[in-house]
Amino acid sequence: MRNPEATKDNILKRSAVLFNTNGYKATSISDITSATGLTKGAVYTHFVNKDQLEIETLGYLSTLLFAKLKELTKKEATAGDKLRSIFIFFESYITNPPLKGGCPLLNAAIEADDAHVGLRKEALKILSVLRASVISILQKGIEHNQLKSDTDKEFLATIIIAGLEGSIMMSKLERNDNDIKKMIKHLSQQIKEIEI
Amino acid sequence: MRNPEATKDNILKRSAVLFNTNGYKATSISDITSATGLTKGAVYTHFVNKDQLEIETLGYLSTLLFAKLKELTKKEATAGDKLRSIFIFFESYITNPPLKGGCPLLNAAIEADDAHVGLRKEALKILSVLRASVISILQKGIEHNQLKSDTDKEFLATIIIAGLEGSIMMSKLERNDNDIKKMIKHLSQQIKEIEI
DNA sequence: CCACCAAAATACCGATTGGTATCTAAATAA
DNA sequence: TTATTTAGATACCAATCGGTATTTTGGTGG
Repeated sequence: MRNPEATKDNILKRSAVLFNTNGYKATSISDITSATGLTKGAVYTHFVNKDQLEIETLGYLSTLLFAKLKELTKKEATAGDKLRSIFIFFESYITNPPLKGGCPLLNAAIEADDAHVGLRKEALKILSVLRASVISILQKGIEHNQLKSDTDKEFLATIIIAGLEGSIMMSKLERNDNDIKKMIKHLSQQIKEIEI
Repeated sequence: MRNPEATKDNILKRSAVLFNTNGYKATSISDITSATGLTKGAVYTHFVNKDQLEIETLGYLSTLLFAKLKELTKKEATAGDKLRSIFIFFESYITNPPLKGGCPLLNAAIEADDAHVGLRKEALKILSVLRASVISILQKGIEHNQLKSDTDKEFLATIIIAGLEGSIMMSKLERNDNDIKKMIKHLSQQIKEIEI
């Protein structure tokens, strides 16, 4: 019945929900033990301390989300469609959340300060990968003559990511999807303008 | 030497910095007493509990920021210039922060969940006022024939606020002003398109 | 000058925090 | 079967948490 790998995975899975919904600082080890049915002994055999658990949990969340994102985008043929599928994915954070608590990048980025070096570094990594993914889609879109060749990829990537994250914050606060929908409409317009 | 009003103001001022930089949950009453040089007795004569202190502090922050925003916008003559002065104001959060820790709305919105009803309500109020301010500027711009009459005010207000907040998150995380500058450039283009 | 009141200080509370030392028991290798 | 290893449970730790009861002290009205 013993399965250390499964135990660690279970801790990560439960911690992911707790950290992402209630915050990292606000979630205690006790919260995690009662959520998993395990004890502190179990938690601390798999993670040296809470900081490390936070970092690994955020890493776990990001691999999960990027896998989902990859799955969605590779189904689409053109750069425009790939980007629009990303928009839909972000909209689902509000309408039908794939993960309670909203976007892990946004949550971690706001909570991570100088006192949480590891968490901030992990958040930076996520932003970096997300940015690279968007830029890559744009680049391939240009190469395949789906997008105008003078498209400023870095610029557009920032507009897209910032717009999505900002409107997720607003929609989560307002508890409706008005803002995220408006943003997606706006971003779709931006994409349309560079599509050939 | 005794001045209760000044004492309360001092508590609010110091708490504002601590809450906004380190987070609400992460800031303890002890942090506040050592920052103010006061004792718990002093804090709890002015605030019934920590929740109330958090709420009043966020309120204090918002009045401070809206005063600054009002001062900046009323100096400008046209709607376009008023909006651009708001952009510059948000950029200053990164380049020359008027307040450590970034945007109080963003920070509070992310941290406030179902467990922090009061804080969430206060954050909602801030978003509502900010949104109304932007819409009002757009409306007056239309009335004075500075902006196209078919401008979708609510739509544009969302794009502006979400864009600014999202890019602040990114720039704070990256610790440079690349993203906020790109976003301001983008938003300025959007304004230009509706200016007559 | 004194009495009164409220502001602030002090000292304390139980509960919870992250973390650890120790013990138990389950899987594995010999 | 037995010895070894290690995942996980248990019990505990000092420190800190938010909060309160009580005391001291400073300002003010009579």
